[in-house]
Amino acid sequence: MTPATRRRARRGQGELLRADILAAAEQLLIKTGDQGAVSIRAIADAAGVTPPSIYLHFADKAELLGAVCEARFAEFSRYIEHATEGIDDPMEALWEMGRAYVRFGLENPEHYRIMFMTRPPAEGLPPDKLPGLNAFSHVVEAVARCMDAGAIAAGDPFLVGTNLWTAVHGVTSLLIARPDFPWPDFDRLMGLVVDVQSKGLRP
Amino acid sequence: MTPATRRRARRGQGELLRADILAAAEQLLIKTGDQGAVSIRAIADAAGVTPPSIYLHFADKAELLGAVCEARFAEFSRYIEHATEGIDDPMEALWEMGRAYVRFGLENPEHYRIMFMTRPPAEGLPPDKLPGLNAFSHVVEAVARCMDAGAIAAGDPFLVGTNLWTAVHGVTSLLIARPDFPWPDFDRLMGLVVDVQSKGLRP
DNA sequence: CCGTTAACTTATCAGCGTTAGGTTAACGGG
DNA sequence: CCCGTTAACCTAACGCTGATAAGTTAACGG
Repeated sequence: MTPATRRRARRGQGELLRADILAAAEQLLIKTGDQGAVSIRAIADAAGVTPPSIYLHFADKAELLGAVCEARFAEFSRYIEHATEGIDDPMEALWEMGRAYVRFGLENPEHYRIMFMTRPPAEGLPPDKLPGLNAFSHVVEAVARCMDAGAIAAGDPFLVGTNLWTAVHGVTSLLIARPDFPWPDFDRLMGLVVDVQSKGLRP
Repeated sequence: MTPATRRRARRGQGELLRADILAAAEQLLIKTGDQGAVSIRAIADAAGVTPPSIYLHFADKAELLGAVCEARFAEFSRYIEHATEGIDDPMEALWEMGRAYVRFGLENPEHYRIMFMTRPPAEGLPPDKLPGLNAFSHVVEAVARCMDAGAIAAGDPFLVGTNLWTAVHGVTSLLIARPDFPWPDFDRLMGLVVDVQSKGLRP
């Protein structure tokens, strides 16, 4: 981790602090597992710096959390891609993506919260630059492959992809937000969700 | 609404303030549409009282918001029940419940946020007293009726009900949390979601 | 009319995000 | 080697938040 006390960076190396702040914020979020505990002051402390220094690199807290998410979205995208490696059957690949999606959310609940369960940290940015849209395009492509293979009824891959997104997000976010609910066995539930989508999307 | 300045309640009528506080909090949440704007001070102001008075009736802010939600859950339950009134076909009734669920969420996004998208305001309470469990039991019963009618494959109504819940919640919560996403036409999406569930759950 | 006490207030605390303005140390040039 | 420049960072503070301790006021029974 970042040392508790920092030495002033060399001239021209001011950007180093930015990386340290991001790392500190990420670590704090993972360790405490509570978004409320990730305060500007706590982040500054963990980075061995005073609170105002953070504003040299981020306009406000929302932008900072947005930047943390951006990195997380990249990992999310890689995680999902990796889950389908070596799977030839397009339908099998699609379900594996779905399972990977849910798994990622449950393994990183506080990150998932920021990514998909709160209002976007940075609002009103160009719709083609939305974080996570990259990962989503993988889903749409996977859907298109399934359509080509005749495993899914022909139609709008984007629409079907959005439907699949809402399905996996529904499971993930409810499990995170309502842990006290008397949930049925996870594998049974996930199996049913996949099964319903599978049957429901068939030609 | 509550008057801006309150007269001290009669002896033994202290509970009157509790209702006024709840009403003020609810109104504030609806009017501003922003949970962050609903502060203890703002609520106290709207109720014509000073902030510490709130703590005579609620242990902390979480308990207050929890109480606001409880009332909202009751309305939610009524809203969904009302949507299926006069519909005989059990399958049709089930989909109407689903549509009502999503509609309620989109019409009351900030309430929906507190109800289903944040950690429960009051955590760790007995699993059979979870708010909203009443509304959920209606879904389970509706599923059971569909199974009896042979419209849905026989199985565990609770499991299927949970699956349906995740499905409608997925659409609702993502629409609320990610309004900037290039969403397909709402009716087309909702139609596909219902269609997939319908086909996927058939015997 | 008066004591009791429920109902409510004043004053204050620690912590939050954020800003204005000052300080310090790294470096190029003389 | 020292000096001015300026990037990098800090000190002090503001107005806000949720929350608490301790004081005040007004309703009521006797």
